[in-house]
Amino acid sequence: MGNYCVGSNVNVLPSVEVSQSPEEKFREYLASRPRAQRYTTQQRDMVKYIFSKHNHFDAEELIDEMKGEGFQVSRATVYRTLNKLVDAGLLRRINLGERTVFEHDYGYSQHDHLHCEKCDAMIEFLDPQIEALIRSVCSQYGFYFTGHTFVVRGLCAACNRARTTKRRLDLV
Amino acid sequence: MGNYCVGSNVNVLPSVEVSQSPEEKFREYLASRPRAQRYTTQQRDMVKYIFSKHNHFDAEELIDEMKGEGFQVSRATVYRTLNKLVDAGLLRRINLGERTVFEHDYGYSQHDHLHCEKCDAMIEFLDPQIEALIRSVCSQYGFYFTGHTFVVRGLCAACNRARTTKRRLDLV
DNA sequence: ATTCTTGCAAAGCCTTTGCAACTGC
DNA sequence: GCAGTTGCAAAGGCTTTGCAAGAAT
Repeated sequence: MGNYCVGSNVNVLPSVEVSQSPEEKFREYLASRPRAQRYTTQQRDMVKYIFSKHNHFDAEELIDEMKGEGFQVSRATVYRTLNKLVDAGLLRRINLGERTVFEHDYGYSQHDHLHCEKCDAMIEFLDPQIEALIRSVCSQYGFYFTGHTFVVRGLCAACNRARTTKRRLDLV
Repeated sequence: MGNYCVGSNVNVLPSVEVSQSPEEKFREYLASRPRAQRYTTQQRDMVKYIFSKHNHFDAEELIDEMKGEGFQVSRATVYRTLNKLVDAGLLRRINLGERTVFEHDYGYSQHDHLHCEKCDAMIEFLDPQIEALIRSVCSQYGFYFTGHTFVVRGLCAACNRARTTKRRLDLV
């Protein structure tokens, strides 16, 4: 069947070729649980919907959008399924302090974020030094490393331009 | 009066010499507000208490501990004061996903954290490369940088030892 | 048929807020 | 005495959960 390459991707970073679709990967996860869990319509809709886009979203946004597109989703089930998807390694949870957002984990390269505090944009970036840095620090402290969160806060180029322009005008 | 060096410090990283005590710095902040704010008994107690220790704490812990030591504190005021302390640059807020903790910002060096997900320990580390790395990424994206969060998750040396030992025993 | 999932509404957790009494300046 | 602070209890977000009805295998 060949490899599956995740969704239409408007983002800058490279997708990673993976041998299973997100749906397949999720089914496998469900089947592998101590007591097999079931793959339901609502879960299938969510996986398809989430992996058809490539953006950062929070639970409430997802609920609104999916309802807007005619899907039948309930708040409780969305929260339950998002937790499973994180657990299954399909999604990653990013804590922004104000909001908690999700992004694709499966089929997408490791990366970190610049978060604009004005317009809420998330710019993904890749820096090969970070992993080496983490490894080095962890070995120094005998720390067994399982993951990391690295978010740089500030203003994206557009918002910063707006701000400095406004400031100049204020001075006139 | 000479310089003030912040509290008894059980931590590894160097304190930074600062010319004002946390209390003085906070008063200055309060006075500098658009409409001058007041320095009250409860706020004074909190600042003294917080800067007499050097640990990571959340709001509820602080309330319990201070009550335990006979201070009169109310939940609402603690939350209000913590916000002011963050705003004043005395404390930094760290979002751990599960918990939000605070640590000294004023009088203490910039650093990042290893967070043990088992015992909740926070190990502070200093890496001189991180700032350069942030600057370089930001300039690449025209991003105006105001702060960052970098938390490495995993198991501290002790918890990891416990885990691997247990595993070995399980195999017997 | 059995066992898991769903959906609702209720509860939980952490944090903020409205308001009357109080207090710092 | 004025303006800001406190404390209570209530409300606010977001997320989880108990339970009866429904769906997947």
